[in-house]
Order: sequence, then structure tokens, then C-alpha cells
Amino acid sequence: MTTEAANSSTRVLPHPEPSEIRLEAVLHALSDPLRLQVVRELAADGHELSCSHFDLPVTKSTTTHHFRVLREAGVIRQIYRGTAKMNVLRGDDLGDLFPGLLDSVLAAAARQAARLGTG
Amino acid sequence: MTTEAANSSTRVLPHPEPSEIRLEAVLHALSDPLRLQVVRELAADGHELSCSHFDLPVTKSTTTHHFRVLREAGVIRQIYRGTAKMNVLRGDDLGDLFPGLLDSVLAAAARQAARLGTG
DNA sequence: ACCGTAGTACGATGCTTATCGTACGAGTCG
DNA sequence: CGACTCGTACGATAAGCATCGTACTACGGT
Repeated sequence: MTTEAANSSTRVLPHPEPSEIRLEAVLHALSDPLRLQVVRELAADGHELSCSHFDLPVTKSTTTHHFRVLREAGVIRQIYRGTAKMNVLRGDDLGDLFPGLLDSVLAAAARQAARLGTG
Repeated sequence: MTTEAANSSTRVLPHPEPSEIRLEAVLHALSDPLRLQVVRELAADGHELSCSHFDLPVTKSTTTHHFRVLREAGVIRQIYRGTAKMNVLRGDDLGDLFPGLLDSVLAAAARQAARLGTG
């Protein structure tokens, strides 16, 4: 049973507070190719993107797993909107905690993608 | 004798070419607390430091393992000098490949260390 | 030649992670 | 309601990784 009368989009996901975000966890989250790709797309778009928007070469289960890793590391924020689950970069929080870090990682990823031939 | 250069004898260690260095591997190498600490000390010192200079809370075997991960990711360069194995950051190579990345990671690490009250 | 120091190699172990499949829940729309 | 879509939960599996201990090599000094 739903423990709570389903007030649409009242499903809330746990996110780490800025004070709980660890650099090591952020770096680890970004060290996976799939997750780094997701972060790049989120940064490039700048808006909320649903999980299903991403065309990852893994199953839905694995996709859920990767998004959770990103969320629990504090890299993204996830919000339910209807049946969809929207994802946004926590650019502000990360910028406050680690100024310039996200930008240089994204720049590095873009640079490597260009170097390796259209990524 | 000698003491000058040219003491890097027979034993040579494999290092990735700059073109072989992958961002994901670098981020993964830096995502371990011990390895990040090593990199911070190397950056702070700026000179060659032997493996035994670092006082890591793990055995020699594990220390060897962590230095190898850093070397194979392209983060450090290792050279034998007598019985010692010297380590130095590949700051130039990383700076060419991923401008600003290493600096912002180091800054982030310093910031987090201060925030967590490292003493 | 010997010994001590620095580091390696190898095998084992236990933990973490990436992956999948299937069954299920939550929400939308006809 | 019923069907459909999006995503979750759980269990299983396989690979990776951090760690250790012991046995070993390489080098330098005495």
C-alpha cells in the first residue's frame, strides 16, 4: 500500500547536503564513461532531462543504478515529474564547494572527445 | 658515486604516452583518498619524492599498488634511483591534455581538507 | 661477501561495483 | 477500469579492486 496518499510528485529522493558531498565520491562518479557522458549531456543542455532521454547501451536497471550513483555523490539532482524522473546538474552546489572543478572536467572531457575523434 | 643524473639504471617502468592518457582513468586514480593524498603531497613539494617518503597507513604491497595505478593512469612518472623509486607529477603532460584540471582538483582537495578540519 | 633497505611478484581474501532479468509500483491516457 | 510507459526493487552474477602476507629481487654500503 502506498503509505501516503499519492500527492503527485510527492515521491522525494534523498540527496546529500552540500556539506556531505565528498570530492572523492564526485571524482569516482565522474570516472565512469557512461556517467561522464550523462553529465556532459546535462551540462550541454542545461535543462532538466529525463532518464529515458539518454540512450545508454545498458538496460533500464543499470541506468537507474548509474543515475543513483550520480545523485548520491551530489553531482545531479533528481525530481519526479509524473512518470518521468528529471535530472539536473548541481552546478551551483558543486561550484560553491569546488570552484572550477566541474568546468575543467567538462572541458577535459570535450577536449578528449575531440582528440579521440568526434565524441 | 656520481650523484648527478644518469642513475636511472636498467629497470625501466612503462608509462602511458600523453595520447594514451584517458580522463576517466585519471579521475578514477584521483578518486581514492590515499592516492589523492599522494598527489597532493607531490604537488605541494614539486620535487621527486621516493615511495618510502610517504607515510601511508597501508603495507608496502598496497603502496606499490597505488603508485602503479597513478603511473598507469598517467598521473605520475616513476624513475628508479638506486634502491629508491622516485615519483613526480606529470603536471606538464596533464596540463597539455586537460588544462586546469589538475589545479582545480588540487584546489578542491585543499578546500575540502580545510572544510573538514584536517589539522 | 654480507647485510640492510626499497620495492616487486604472487596468491589469497573480502568488499565494491557493473551488469542483467524479472517482477513490481507510480502515473497518464483512452 | 485497463493498457501502456517510466522507472524501482531485488536477487544473481561476474568482474574489479584494496588489502594483506610471504617470498623474492635490486641496489648500496660496510
